[in-house]
Amino acid sequence: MTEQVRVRFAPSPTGHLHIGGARTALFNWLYARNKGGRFVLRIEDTDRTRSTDDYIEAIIQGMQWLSLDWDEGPFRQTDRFDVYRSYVERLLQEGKAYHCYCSVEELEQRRQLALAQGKPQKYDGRCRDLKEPVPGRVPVVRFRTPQHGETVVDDLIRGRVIFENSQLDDLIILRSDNTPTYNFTVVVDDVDMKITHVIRGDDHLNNTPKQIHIYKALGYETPRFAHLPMILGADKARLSKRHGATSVMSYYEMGYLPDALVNYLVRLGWSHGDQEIFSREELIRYFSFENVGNAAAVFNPEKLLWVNQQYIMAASPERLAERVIPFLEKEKIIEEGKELDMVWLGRAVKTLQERAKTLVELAASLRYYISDDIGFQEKAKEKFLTEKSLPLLRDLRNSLVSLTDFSHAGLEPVFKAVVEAHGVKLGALAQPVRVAVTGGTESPGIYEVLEVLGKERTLKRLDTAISSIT
RNA sequence: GGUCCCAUCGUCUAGCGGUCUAGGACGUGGCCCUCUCAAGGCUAAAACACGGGUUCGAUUCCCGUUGGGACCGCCA
Repeated sequence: MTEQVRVRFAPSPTGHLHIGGARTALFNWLYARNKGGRFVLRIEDTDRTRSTDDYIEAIIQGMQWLSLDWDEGPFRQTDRFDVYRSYVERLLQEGKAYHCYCSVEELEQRRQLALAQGKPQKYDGRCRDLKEPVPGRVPVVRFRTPQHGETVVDDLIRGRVIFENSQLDDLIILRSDNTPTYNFTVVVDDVDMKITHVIRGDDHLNNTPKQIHIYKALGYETPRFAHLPMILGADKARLSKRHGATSVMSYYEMGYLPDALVNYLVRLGWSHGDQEIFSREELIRYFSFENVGNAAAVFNPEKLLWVNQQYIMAASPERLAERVIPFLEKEKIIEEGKELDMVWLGRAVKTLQERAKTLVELAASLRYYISDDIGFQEKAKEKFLTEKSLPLLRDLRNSLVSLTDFSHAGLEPVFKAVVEAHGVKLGALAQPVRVAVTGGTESPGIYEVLEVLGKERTLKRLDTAISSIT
């Protein structure tokens, strides 16, 4: 009987859900689903000055968009302050923690001095064995970190990482305003919530030995740790705002599909042979820490774009049609809330989906199908709506009038006949028609476009084009 | 500065001692297909950071150098 896997994603609501956080959440989620375990969402909002409810909402929205569903929570640490304080009290009584009366300014001063002298920046432990309170000072509580021996982190991804205890300092676990700090709450919560695997970013590896000592002081077993490699920007520095979009929801706005983002993110650090595109089911089935790499990965927007295109091409036209609606509204191609023939829109999308890398592009390319006010591109008109193409267009128009089967199959022979009669190649007719009906020189196959447009609108546009020449 | 982590094409990666004249993908160039644009097919250029070991044999194991990164907060 193996214990049930319990993992958690523990963001602090001091910003939106960003790419790095999403990747961490994803790997936790994947591991939980792979093991049939539980995924807990915990909001680490102990920093009351920077945490906001809006960001909690934003993080939840981001996770929902990515379909990373959690089984328990969201729990908020601010709801649990009493729990933390009772644990602090316990450590205090057992002599495993102590009051420190050093002021923020003093600490900062010593840090600067240590930096200038090239010494390790570490709390010097001067309040460790204080017998009496210092009058006029409100103390913090520090954890008494063992100063001898070593601490081993047995990491699922890194392997054995050994830290000298003498390098670790006595961290503050309770602030002077009586609120607990991260390194303490994270341990208490992971214990209380029975977390079996702590999966988080590499940036926490150095915190891990400190936390292990807290587990021990509290008398609990440590969970398993798995530290994921970081995601870097193109300049190899930690991904941040200056690398462009880092908020997950900004990818929604740019027209990315959530499954595509997930697929791209999972390949940053994880692999399964040469496979690039995975369904959720495959991801869950294949996921393992054995295939997680150690090296940090550079976020590459171009590949993400390609992955997105793969998902758009593979998506069902009906589903895409629904997803593109908000973008059509945003681009003012349709009025907000206006009813649209979704079956027809699906057919239109089908002709365009292998040409769009994002929903934004898809929406833009849908314009000439939906709006009759197309307007000819200057260069396109100049090159293709000419005296030379006029007889072709006229002939086609006249042949089309009597055509009843306005489909690819019905249209093709008509085009062929006109082209043959004039002794020209198909392009000599197709391009002028393309400009006439779309306003530009790029579009799906001309028969597909006309079929979606329908006979009436096609003829109207041909007339407009013809009269624009003469 | 101290501690820790990392190191295969520009980027994401495969490789878990011989199968490597190092594979795939993105991007880039060329060709094909073609009514345009895409998609697709073919193709080209492109990497084991360096130096020592270990071994019959190292991209693969060990050590060092170099180079990146993270952490060192009464932030998380």
